[in-house]
Amino acid sequence: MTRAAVRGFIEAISGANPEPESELEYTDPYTLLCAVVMSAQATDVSVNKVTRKLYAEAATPAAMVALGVEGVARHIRSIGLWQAKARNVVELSRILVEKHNGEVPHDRAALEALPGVGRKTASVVLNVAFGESAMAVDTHIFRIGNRTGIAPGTTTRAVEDGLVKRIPPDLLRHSHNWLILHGRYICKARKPECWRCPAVAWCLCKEKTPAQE
DNA sequence: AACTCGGGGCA
DNA sequence: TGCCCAGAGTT
Repeated sequence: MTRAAVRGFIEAISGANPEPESELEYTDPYTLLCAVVMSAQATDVSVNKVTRKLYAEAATPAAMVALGVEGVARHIRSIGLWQAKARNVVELSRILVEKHNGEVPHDRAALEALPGVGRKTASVVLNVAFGESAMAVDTHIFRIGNRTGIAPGTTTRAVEDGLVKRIPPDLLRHSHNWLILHGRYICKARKPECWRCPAVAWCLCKEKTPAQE
């Protein structure tokens, strides 16, 4: 897909979300980092509820360490993998306090060294919180990249590189949220709703689903 | 590449 | 009920 077409696609899906709720409503780097760490293999809405409760209780790494694993676990039991996530959130907070002056490092290697933080989570923080040229590729974005033709690839890294290269720099920062929501509500893994997709004119997918029932 | 963790959402 | 999910870490 050409860069002009990619711009058309991204602009079409921007602000067209039926459900604005997202973990990315958090722009504070620390809260965003914790939210994404907790979001692994969980649904967004359930993680948002948990993040709000946790943020009200501990909005800084130092406060999170003081809250402790038990304290964090008490707030996040409604999501899967809560035991490991509670440990990770507290441990990464402790590292932020001890090694990074209580702040989220503006650095990929340092981020990925934190427990519970892999390439995807680090990319979200670098792109969304710090505005760097990066794209986080999760299952939704991987699917959209391939299905639409924006960034085809068999590996997440290939899709990631394609997206960073083709999405206009001025749209890159918000594209993560737009693509996730687009994948969640319209360009779904099963039964995508192409008939109400605002970007269907730019999509290269050959199998456009017609309106049902 | 193939596991494991894990409760909630949804068909 | 069964299957999937805004992944990361280990083997």
